[in-house]
Amino acid sequence: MLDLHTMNPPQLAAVKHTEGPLLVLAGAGSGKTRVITYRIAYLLEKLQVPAEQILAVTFTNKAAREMQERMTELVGRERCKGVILSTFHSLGMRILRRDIERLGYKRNFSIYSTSDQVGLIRQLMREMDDTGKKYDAETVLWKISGAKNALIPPDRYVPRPGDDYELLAARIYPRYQSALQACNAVDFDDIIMLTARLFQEHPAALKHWQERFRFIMVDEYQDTNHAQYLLISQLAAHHKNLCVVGDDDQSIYGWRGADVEKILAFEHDNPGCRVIKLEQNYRSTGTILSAANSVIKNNPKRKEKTLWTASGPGRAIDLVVAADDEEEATTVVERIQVECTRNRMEYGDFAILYRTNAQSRALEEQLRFEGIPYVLIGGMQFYERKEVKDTLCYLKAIDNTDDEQALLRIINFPRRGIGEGTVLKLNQWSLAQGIPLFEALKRVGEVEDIPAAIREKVLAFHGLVAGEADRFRHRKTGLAERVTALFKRLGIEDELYRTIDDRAVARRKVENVEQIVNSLASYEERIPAPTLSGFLEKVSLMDEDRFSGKDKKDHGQNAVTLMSLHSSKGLEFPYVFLVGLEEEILPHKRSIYEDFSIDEERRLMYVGITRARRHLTITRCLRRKKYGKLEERFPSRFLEEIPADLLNVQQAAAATVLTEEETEKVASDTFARLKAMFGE
DNA sequence: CCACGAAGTCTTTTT
DNA sequence: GACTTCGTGG
Repeated sequence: MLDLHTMNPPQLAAVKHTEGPLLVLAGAGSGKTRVITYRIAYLLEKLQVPAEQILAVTFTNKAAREMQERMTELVGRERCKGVILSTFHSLGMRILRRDIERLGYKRNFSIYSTSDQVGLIRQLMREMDDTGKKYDAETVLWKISGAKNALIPPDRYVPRPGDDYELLAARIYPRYQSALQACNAVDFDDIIMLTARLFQEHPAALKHWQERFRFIMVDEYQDTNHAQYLLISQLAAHHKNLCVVGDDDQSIYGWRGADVEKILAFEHDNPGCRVIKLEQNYRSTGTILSAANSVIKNNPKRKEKTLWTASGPGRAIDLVVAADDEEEATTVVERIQVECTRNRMEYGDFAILYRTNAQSRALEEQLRFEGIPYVLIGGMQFYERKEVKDTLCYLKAIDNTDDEQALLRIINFPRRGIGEGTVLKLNQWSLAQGIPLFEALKRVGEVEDIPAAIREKVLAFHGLVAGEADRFRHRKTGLAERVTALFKRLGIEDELYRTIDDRAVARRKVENVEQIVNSLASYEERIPAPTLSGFLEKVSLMDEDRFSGKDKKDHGQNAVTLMSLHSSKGLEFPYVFLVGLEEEILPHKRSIYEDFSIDEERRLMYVGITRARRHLTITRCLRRKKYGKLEERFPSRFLEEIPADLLNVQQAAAATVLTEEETEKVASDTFARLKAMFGE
């Protein structure tokens, strides 16, 4: 049963204010997620609101998952069934899946990943080809993405006169957008932009969702960009029961077009809006909180908040200075073991947070070396691997034969003798004829300058994909089985062993390919009406944990969590290690020399500090390996912003002093773990 | 067309 | 250091 007595007065007010707009300004650790989940529970249980009328939106999958868990805990699985709790992008997909045909796309549209986007832009740049200088496709993509986030359509993009990239983007953007549509594909930004456009152009579609969602909540509202803002405003315009929760001090997605102004202007934009501030912190010790406050107060332009806690000061913050990144990793891992032993903590109580994903490597190695279980969040290394992308592209091409990027990736994988020259000719011909690439493959006989032998191969490839596409269209069950058979027929495994000389590496890659089939099988088991499109959508949105089935085991209490500061937002851990507190890492190089966004870096630091409940350890190195060689490093400017009396500074070598007994215990635990892992 | 090796490039952060 | 892109020779 829902117990509201555990809430403080402002929290309770936020839970009970269900009618009309509500802005909750919630400092770090003030029970923001709790307010949202209790609010949902209150709507369900006290007000008897049907579950499907409730919508809660978050930014990351991680946050969505966390909230789902907490909600389930609170009201039970049955009760909250039907509540839509998703990221902006899954929400957009849900809406587009129903109505995208109104925008001129086919129902089986694909989602283009960043690498597909870059590939397409490169292709377009090559086709235009009148630029003597070589431009970076990613920068062009960046500009286009910025425009999409601001809801600027291709024909209304206005470049800044002096900016070469914006001038280029102005020419590419329209072509890019029509190329995407020709491929029957949307990119990540389109998912939001097209949804907003759908609502603008098709009032009936908007009406359907407006009426359905009587209560809408948005978490981390400070990270909303213009497109997301408009999307939510449109959805909420009918019932006007919109509750947004956020903290301007935790705005860390400015680089992605997030606009803090949105939260600051919310009150003004929504007449009759109620504002509630949550200022009591329930998460951290007094020491951690003062450190966080001292750091963030160096930012100009912020809404003054007075966070306070009723708990005591707790332990001092450790600042460990390591000789290099290897020693940093060893020390962190050692200390995790010590804390586990001394305070009877579990591995799941620890998180290691860093600014860039690349920093995870040394830490991973060390954890593996010691046999400590860990989960690496984000980084999304798996789906970025070449063999994974190649094989997934088979599924993508079969699912949507208009998907040119997918076709191009697999046309010669495994090697079938269709080289670059042939592909170029096919591409040009399809362009000249104004027909899709896939059709050009079938009509390869009409293309000049292609030897007969190769024409045969192209035809065979077309037949293969067309045949599979047909089979998958008609068969809705046994997807994984079919895919296994297909991969076998293609000889993917053999190809990997043949082209990679290092046996172990090849083996790993084969396993990765198998892993894809496994996730497909697991997806098929869990989802009521599984489709190839559905699977690919989940993969594209990195929504994997929802169906991988391994979350209970690894995710749970016994693994150390490794993740970037960005993905850590909204989470908390008893023990937090904040590593790499050096100039050019935090704050990041780019923000120092290029973007002037030191404030955002400071907010990132603030987010990191406030993840910790009981104890925080900060580390930095004197030297760090970069591009393979050691480089001298300097302490982060943010370290000076923490009052010295909160810090306990140590050299790494001396940081862990154990009693003899403890040393022995740690050693024997490690031994036991390794034995369990590798057998005798 | 493809295999191999050399040279060049890169590392924010997420969906 | 890892990964892509480029150039050479079969």
